[in-house]
Amino acid sequence: MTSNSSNDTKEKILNVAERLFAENGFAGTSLRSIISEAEVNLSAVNYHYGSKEELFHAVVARIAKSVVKGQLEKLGQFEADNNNLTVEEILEAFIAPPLQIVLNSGDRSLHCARFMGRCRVEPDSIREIAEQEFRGNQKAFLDAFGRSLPDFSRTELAWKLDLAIAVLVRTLSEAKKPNALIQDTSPEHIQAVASKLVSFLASGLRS
Amino acid sequence: MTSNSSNDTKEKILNVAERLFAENGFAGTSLRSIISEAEVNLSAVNYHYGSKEELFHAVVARIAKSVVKGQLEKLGQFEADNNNLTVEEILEAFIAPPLQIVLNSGDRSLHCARFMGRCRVEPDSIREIAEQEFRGNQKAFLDAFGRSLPDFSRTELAWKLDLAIAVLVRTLSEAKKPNALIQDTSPEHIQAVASKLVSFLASGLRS
DNA sequence: GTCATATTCAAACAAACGTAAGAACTATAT
DNA sequence: ATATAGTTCTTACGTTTGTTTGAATATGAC
Repeated sequence: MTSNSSNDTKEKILNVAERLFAENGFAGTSLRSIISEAEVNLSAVNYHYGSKEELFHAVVARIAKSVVKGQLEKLGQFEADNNNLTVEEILEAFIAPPLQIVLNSGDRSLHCARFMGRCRVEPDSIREIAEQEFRGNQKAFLDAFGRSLPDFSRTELAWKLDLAIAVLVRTLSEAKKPNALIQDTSPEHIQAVASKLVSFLASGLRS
Repeated sequence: MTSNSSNDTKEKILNVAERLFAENGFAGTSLRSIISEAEVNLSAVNYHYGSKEELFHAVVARIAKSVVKGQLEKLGQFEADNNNLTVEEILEAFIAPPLQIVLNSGDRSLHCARFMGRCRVEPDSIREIAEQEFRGNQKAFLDAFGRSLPDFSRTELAWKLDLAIAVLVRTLSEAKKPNALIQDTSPEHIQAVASKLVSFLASGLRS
């Protein structure tokens, strides 16, 4: 079930789709460009995924599942150790997992990173597919920020969290470009990046 | 030359294109959807603008010109008053003009705002058109930050400025949505938003 | 080997795309 | 009124799009 030829083509499609969707967006990517790079037949997409939109959904789901899981686990970990979390700890739980997951994706890491950026800026109909998969972390982290910064309204925390995500996603999207913060994917570098982002955002959250 | 019927259709096209490009991106927007909403003939696009890409360029140019001009003027103003600018002043010069220009665009303000967000995430070939028009502010502001924060490398200031733009652009894109920072376009509200963004970013820039 | 099932393939579908050509119409100037 | 230039319209070209169909091939069970 994990290494027969059908799974090869199914996964090849998923990987190429991830890269092309990341580079050109949903509308800018044709199924023919995907199957051409994946070296599979055109019908394979509809056979394995049903439609272009469901293919997109599959790409989102693969990334979102592990990212959200990683974030919630890390948050839970911090909360188990200590009842009153600092803003820095919450940010760390939010930022470090996606950075590490993206890092550990090997060849896919860059496309994976940029795909996350794409998701937030697709037209509403497509974006909704993505937001739905990523939404699982929203409430928990807003609650955590609310406990840590009780003087701010829920609305203010919401837009601040949204801007924090914008910063995280932009950092991922620009990875390895000139002047970008992320320049390689070694664990030490990624940890340093996480720290810099936490510092960059922490005082903003408190402001 | 400013109010005959041909300029009406030319401008109607530009306005509708701005909105649809903002909502659906370059690839996701068809000329036929533009001319349909603008209630003009299909050929009018190629007659007045030459091609879809040049139409996009025209939309970019209209916004970018005034935004960059506003930013550079405000920066120059601050520098005339005072040789050693604070990070807050530089940020104010960077952030306030686009907010005010977008505010003063009347009906177009929201689409205008979201279009700016689109520009940064289009595929490279399209994005290049936009970056070229907006790039005019980059050097001046990097220099300003360099003087104000001499301990940071040019590279570090570059990605911090990039993240600041990400925050600004996200704020504009999300305007008037639930929980967004921008909730109306009154001058007082916009000034308050600018202040909040400056505070949010200032300590990050220094971190 | 035989059958059923799963997967790939070539071919075609209707629809939508950007662009172009030429006729029709409008406005301006002489 | 006539000629000229500017603008709009209809029509159509050649591609490309996502999806479907049915035949061909591979895979696994008995």
